[in-house]
Amino acid sequence: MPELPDVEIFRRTAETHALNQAIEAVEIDDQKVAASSPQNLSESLRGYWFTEAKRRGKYLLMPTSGETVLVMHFGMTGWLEYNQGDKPGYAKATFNYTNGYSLHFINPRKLGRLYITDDIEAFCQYMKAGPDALALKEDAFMERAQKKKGMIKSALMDQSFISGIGNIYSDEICFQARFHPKTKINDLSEIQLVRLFHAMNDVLQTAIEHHAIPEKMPAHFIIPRRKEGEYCPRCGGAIKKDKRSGRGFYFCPHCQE
DNA sequence: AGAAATGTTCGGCA
DNA sequence: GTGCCGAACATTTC
Repeated sequence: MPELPDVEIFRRTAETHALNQAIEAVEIDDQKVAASSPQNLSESLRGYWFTEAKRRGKYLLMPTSGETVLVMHFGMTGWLEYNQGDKPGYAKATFNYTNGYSLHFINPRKLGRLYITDDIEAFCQYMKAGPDALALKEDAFMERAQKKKGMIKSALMDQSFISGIGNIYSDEICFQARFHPKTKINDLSEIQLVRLFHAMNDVLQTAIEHHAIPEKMPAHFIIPRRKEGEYCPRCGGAIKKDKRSGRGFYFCPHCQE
């Protein structure tokens, strides 16, 4: 679930509901998700409030009225919930507000992490997070892409190259740009790289407009057809599945060169 | 029952 | 150093 568009939706949830009200208590229900110790998380946040909800790639960054920033990464499965009352299932951390509401970090597979930092730039550097896929301008993208080697799909998923794109959206970007995922990025002409850049932006923006819900994606997207036996929305041909480093990916062998 | 699933990291190899 | 693979992590779902 959580690639850039998903995290952007979580960011908006946090921005709408979870800013500018004091955090009364922090509950950590699973030590595993606390990359910073529970004590550190609690001490850094209790009594303060979140002032902003930012995003860089798949990281959700929540600066506080104190000296620190809470950083969330959702791993393979996770999301945010803001509610009053019962704690949702799989809530691994909960931030309780003085108004009786809570922000829950939901993470069924425990692959997500919570960090505390006092310097976002230093944190991103340490985590090797490259420029955000939606913040990157065309000329900066071109400069980076012209030095990059390997498969297009791998490049898009390389968080140090561009951050925010994962397995599902890299498939969609390749499909919309009409490149085979395994095409070498260094074989692309300048014009083709520009095409890739625009596909990347279109796909991510469109996904956000549709709240990152796969079933709600436009009819020309391949995302709702990531299944064996499905057909290409462009040519009607059979969608093919292949593997790369043990991960499945989907494409149309007819439409993608 | 077994495999695959949206992410990251690490060891090993070319 | 780069790129690629498989395995590992934990749990759910098909």
